[in-house]
Amino acid sequence: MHAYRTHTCGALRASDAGANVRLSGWIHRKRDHGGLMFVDLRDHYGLTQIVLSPETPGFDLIERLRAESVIRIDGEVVARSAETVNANLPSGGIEVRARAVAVLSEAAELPVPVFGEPDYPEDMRLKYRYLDLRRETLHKNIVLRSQVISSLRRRMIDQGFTEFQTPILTASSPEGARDFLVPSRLHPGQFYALPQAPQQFKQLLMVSGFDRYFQIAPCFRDEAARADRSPGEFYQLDMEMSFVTQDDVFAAIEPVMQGVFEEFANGKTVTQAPFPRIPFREAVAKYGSDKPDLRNPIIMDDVSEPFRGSGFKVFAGILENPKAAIWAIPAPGGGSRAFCDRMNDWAKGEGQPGLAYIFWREGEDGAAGPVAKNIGPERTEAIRAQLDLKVGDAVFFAAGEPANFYKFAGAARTKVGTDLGLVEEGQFKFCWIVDFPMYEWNEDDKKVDFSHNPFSMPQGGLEVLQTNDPLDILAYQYDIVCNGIELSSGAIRNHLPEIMMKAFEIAGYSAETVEEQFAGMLNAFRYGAPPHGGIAPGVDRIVMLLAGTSAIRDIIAFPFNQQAQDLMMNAPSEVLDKQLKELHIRVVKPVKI
RNA sequence: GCGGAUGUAGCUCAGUUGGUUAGAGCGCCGGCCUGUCACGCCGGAGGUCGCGGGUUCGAGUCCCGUCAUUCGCGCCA
Repeated sequence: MHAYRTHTCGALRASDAGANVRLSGWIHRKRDHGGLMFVDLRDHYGLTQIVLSPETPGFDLIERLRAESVIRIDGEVVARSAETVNANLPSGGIEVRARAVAVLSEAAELPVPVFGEPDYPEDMRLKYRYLDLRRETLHKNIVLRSQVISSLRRRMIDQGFTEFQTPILTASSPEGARDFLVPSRLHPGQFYALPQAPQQFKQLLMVSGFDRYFQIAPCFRDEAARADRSPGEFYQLDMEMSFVTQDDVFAAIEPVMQGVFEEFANGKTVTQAPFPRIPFREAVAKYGSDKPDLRNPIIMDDVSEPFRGSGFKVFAGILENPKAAIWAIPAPGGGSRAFCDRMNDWAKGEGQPGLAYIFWREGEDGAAGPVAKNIGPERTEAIRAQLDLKVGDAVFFAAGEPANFYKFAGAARTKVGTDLGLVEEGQFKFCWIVDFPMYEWNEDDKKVDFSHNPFSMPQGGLEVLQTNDPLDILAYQYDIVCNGIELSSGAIRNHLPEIMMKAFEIAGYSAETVEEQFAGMLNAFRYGAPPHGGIAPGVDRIVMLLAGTSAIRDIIAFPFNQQAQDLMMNAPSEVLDKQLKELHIRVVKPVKI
């Protein structure tokens, strides 16, 4: 007989009755009746009930063990009588009558319980992560993560992509986030950087002629955490393709996304490819966001005209600024004083002066609310007709320069949709956001910046860069969004040095700087580079969506806390002076005042 | 870096207007219990109320500071 087990704790069924088996696992739960004891034995695969009587050798041994101790049981599989079957347990039709037991590892008193799924503090969960990971939900999420990654990999390979590894120790890049640096022992004063993404490497692989690259790529960024964003490190399904247009990239990744979501959707519906494409400017105007949650049916609209020169002096005054506009956020079913007041209070909590509204309620001729009275029935009716609103509905207004208020308008749209229960659950709704602007105005530095990826190809190429207002230039730059979560950015890359130099020049980079900082890639492009493009969907966010959680730590086995510390391994930590000396490093700690 | 929330037993939490010796459930320890599956019953141990200061006759409760955790903003090409 095997040293530890003939079956797992999830394997036995009524058809195994009579078999002599050996099981090993954790004591999940113990019900000690004195003259009879039940033990729920747990392993990765499930639970099996063990029955021990005082005559069983080792009965008293098990009796004094705490939960989570590890034991081995030899015994006979017995079908349960009809009254004692446990329908909640896959193995509930049987139990194992123990004949012999062995204690493999005794558990000390637990700092946190494993049984049940109560919330307990994050620092405890992280410090005792191995206990937390035994709990059913988290355990399942980590398994799901593995299955999702495996499915992504299979789907990419099936489409003819080749998996590569790219360096973890690489060069610091001046773009984007803060780098994690690794000091060089052999080169005093010099540092490697951990890659923020394998961006340049994957483009170089295209120049090398590999045609279709992918990698489940670790990425490192020294930036602050969010609930849905791990500090430090995360994974992307990084991919790149040669001789492609934007349409080709979409056609390659859509079936992967649709497929993996359908595989693990658990009954939720998934947008069928091709996914809707929404130009960036349209997304901002309709949804107040470049990552709209399309489960929310509310679509905003511009209602500047009915307010122009109206009796509502605040808005009429705002509209004298030619850049200003009034946007409407329709609220179907929100037509009550209570709801409109609640939204108004919420807006004040968001730092807004308030939230103007009109609503239409039963048994009342015309609209209610101070705005309707100020602008009069004709303009009110024009707004109602434009937005196709009915009795029982409301509409909220955001006013000013759209660049300044669109995020607030988007938040109001989300709030209205959520509070009125309009968001359709049970769905994964995908869309592409396309036609991102190449550049944006940086008000702090009074200069033009790249708005997204400096390596993306401007729509219209060199000619457009030379002639157009930079702020009007669009890029072959796209995001894929699911349920309001940005899964990834991607782009058709700029593979022509001449255009790249011009693009960087517009953002204020000298030719020397570009030559120096992107030497590897720029040189490569001078020896025959294929047009190419790609995308890199975030694996962690995909798993979060599929696991139905909004917390990044629920889908990572050993995550950092919000301060980017590993409380279990004590990382980061100080190192020996000897190590610092070898690395030619001296630590200068910040002075505390 | 900034703002909000939270901090009471090993864990989850209650604790009234500032008023006697700070409670409950789970867990833990001891005892009883032959059909439980959140087993049940009896008993017990366990507290720097995050920390420091202040107001007060009196502070878990009010005030100030600070630390920790967390959520958000900035940040994340």
